[in-house]
Amino acid sequence: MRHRRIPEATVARLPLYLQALVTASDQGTETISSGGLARASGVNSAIVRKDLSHLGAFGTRGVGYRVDELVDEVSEVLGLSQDRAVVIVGIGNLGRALAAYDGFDRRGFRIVGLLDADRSKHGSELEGRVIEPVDQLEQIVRERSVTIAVLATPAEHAQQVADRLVAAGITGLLNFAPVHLDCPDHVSVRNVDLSTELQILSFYEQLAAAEPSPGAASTG
Amino acid sequence: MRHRRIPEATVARLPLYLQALVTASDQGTETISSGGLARASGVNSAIVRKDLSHLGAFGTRGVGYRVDELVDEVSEVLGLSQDRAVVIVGIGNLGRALAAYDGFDRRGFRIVGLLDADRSKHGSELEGRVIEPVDQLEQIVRERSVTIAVLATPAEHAQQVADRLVAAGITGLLNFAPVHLDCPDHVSVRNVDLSTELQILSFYEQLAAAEPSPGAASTG
DNA sequence: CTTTGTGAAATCCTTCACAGCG
DNA sequence: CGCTGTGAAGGATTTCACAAAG
Repeated sequence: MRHRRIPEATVARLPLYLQALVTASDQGTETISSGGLARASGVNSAIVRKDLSHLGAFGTRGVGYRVDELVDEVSEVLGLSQDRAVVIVGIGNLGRALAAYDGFDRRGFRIVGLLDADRSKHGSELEGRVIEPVDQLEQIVRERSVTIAVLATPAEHAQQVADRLVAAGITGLLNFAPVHLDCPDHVSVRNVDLSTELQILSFYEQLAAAEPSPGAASTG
Repeated sequence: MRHRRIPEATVARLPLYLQALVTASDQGTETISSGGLARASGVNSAIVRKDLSHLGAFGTRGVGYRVDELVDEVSEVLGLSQDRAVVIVGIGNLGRALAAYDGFDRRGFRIVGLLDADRSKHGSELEGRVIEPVDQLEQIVRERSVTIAVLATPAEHAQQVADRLVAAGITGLLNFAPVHLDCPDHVSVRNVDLSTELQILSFYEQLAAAEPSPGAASTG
């Protein structure tokens, strides 16, 4: 079943598989079965097989999948072979933590700009990069071929910054501000909201106070 | 259709509605239609109506929903009326940012402990709280009635810390470490992983390089 | 005339179960 | 034998569309 139209649910799981696969590879494991990968990723083994069949990865019956081969295959499908220029807008507590996060480079995401509206922050260094004025957003996005932006501004400015980013040509947006962003269809938006997650946990806590075991897991 | 068995997908959207509702309330809006709430939350209006019908909230036909009433109703269902004690384990860059995040208190999540394994951090202050040794995890969880833990440790320690938290009685876990945590069914786990989100964005970027508009949105 | 609440249809996702290959 | 790959069944979620209420 080679090729395209990979279901959204599958796409959301590929990064989890990749994590497990890289770990397995680091430990010297050469092959892994759908059951093994399933256990390591917290899903059902039939799902693993179906997901992998969507990308045409062929395992060996009676054996499993070659770890290295799968790492390559999944990376390829996720587009991790080419590297992508990323800007972070909003260098508060969270923005600072994100700038320091080493998971960016490790998978081909190159941070090429740290922008903030606060004049007093301009010019100061962070992780070897200078903080630049958000006024220059458009030039920076164009000149540095930025395709993905991380939004860590206060909620009240998020939409207008998003509009400018989109107008400047960004097509992927990772939004940490606790607001819904209205963006054109050609832009992919992923939202990460602490307070949303806590509230979901709260709901299941509340349930457990009466009934037996629920449980919940989410997009990483 | 009063009461229980609220679908998981609905639960995941309630915090979004709440956000939109609080914003509307702050602006003095008294009633809101399913369409209005849908636009503000980025979903379809039929979904809003079905979701709200699950919690038995009654709107007024021809008018919509009373904003204040809905805020109360949704908060109640999410269990936000009682406040919950939270610990953050792992006070690195991310942990520090989380400790400073003001969204915790605003909805009844009280941070009652900041724990780290690094001896040199113990005793230092952060946001008015002292950083304590992770060795005391069990006592802290029990004595301060902690039910939710935020895990911001390095990936390699996450599972063992999770095991200890669970053993100590935690039932909700917000995991920022990029690993799958194996926890008993009675514990709810939500994963937040930057690198996963970036990879999902990367996939859709890659698609757009050939075809027309996809798009993706996620649990906040 | 507007907007809710909801059955019924459509779509998407997961799980089962097994044929068939190595 | 063990394990993949996949049709078919089973669930869950979303969307449609409309009757009924204010």
